[in-house]
Amino acid sequence: MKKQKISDAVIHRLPRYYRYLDDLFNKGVVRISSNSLGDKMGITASQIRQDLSCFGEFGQQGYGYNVAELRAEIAHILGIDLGHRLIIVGAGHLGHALLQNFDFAKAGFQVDSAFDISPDLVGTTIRGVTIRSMAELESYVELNRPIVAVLTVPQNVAQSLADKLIGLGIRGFWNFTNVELSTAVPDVYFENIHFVDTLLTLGYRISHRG
Amino acid sequence: MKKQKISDAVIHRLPRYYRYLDDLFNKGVVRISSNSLGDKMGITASQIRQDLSCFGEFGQQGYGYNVAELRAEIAHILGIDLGHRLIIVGAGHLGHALLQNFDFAKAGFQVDSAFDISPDLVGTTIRGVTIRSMAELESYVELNRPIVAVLTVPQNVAQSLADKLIGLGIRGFWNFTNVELSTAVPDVYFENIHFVDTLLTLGYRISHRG
DNA sequence: TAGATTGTTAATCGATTAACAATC
DNA sequence: TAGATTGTTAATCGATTAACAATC
Repeated sequence: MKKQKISDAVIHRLPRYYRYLDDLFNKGVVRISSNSLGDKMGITASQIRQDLSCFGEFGQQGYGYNVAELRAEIAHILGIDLGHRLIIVGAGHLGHALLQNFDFAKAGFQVDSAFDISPDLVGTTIRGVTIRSMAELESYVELNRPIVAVLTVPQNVAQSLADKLIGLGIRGFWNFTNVELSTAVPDVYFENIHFVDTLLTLGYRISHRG
Repeated sequence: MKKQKISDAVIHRLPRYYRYLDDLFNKGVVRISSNSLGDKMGITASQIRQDLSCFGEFGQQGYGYNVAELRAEIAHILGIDLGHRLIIVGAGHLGHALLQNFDFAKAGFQVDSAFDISPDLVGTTIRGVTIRSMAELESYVELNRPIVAVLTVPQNVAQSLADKLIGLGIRGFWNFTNVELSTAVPDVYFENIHFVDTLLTLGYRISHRG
């Protein structure tokens, strides 16, 4: 195992490795070689071995990888076993859909609470999570110290809200607002989800097909 | 302008260019140089000029780029002006949220219809789009020939539904089911949206932070 | 005109793939 | 043991950045 900086390209492939290994694990597959995993995923065996070598030695010559073990190793690398606490800010259609359907626990996150301005929503409970008023946001975060915030609020309040939350200790944003957030504060991470970008990419391919 | 294959890296940057140019356009900015656009976007001026040169010559020496013009050129490259027709299959929480909030027109798509199995939803109308029964899907697609389908259905029916839709002429899938779809049919494109991947990436960064 | 900035070619950098000795 | 497959080093490929002549 070489000591090195892990490239973004590698980091972005890790969740996909995890998904495939989790799937194999659930199907009861015990072992897999880099070759057959590569075939399944449409990438080279070389790339898989190279990627994994950034983090350790997880395989065995002549055998390959134990699925359960490699799955657990990657889960560990991704921090899935850490149970980071998270809040959802904005419980409109999208926030509600995430709360209702998304398996946060499977990604290693625990949903502490959700917040919305609408009086109709405040006080209601979805899958065991009670929606609180935005007025309670600051004191709640100060007291409970969640580390990640899911932002499903209107665009115009996104950056100011993010700045406020960073001040209160939030260090990661799963940002669905279609605004690219930024900060001067170090060690704060943003995952900006731009739905429209993926649809535009699809539009490009459809337009230039064949 | 060199004649060449456009790399995936370039294609994936186009929507982001479009977003920034659209923003500048809406703010009334008339001209911009590759240098200042690069500063805003956090990339090099070289990369912008190199990327654009794949598609044509859109600037002017000593001046830079006319914002309105470059925005329109990129919109054209992305096919935003083509008004592709699209259907939404599955009108549960996520499908409903998209129908309610997402600006399909701005991405160059026109929502023809939506489909769901739930009798409670069938017949209701959201933003002018009537939700039809899944039983009508096949005949509807045959008759109206939409080109793209948004999939917001349960995982277990995703691939079989995709196969059926491909047979009916659908050529692009905006796939939210967390299953990686595939097909042997040529010139069919998938944009697989894996929410969980981006959250796992965030989890990785939070776990390994400075 | 002089300064600014393009489009493109050349240089660099990093990521992917291939090869292979080590070894289970 | 012999065959299979790893982890790692070396070779290749492609993408990014730098440089600069052309020119508005």
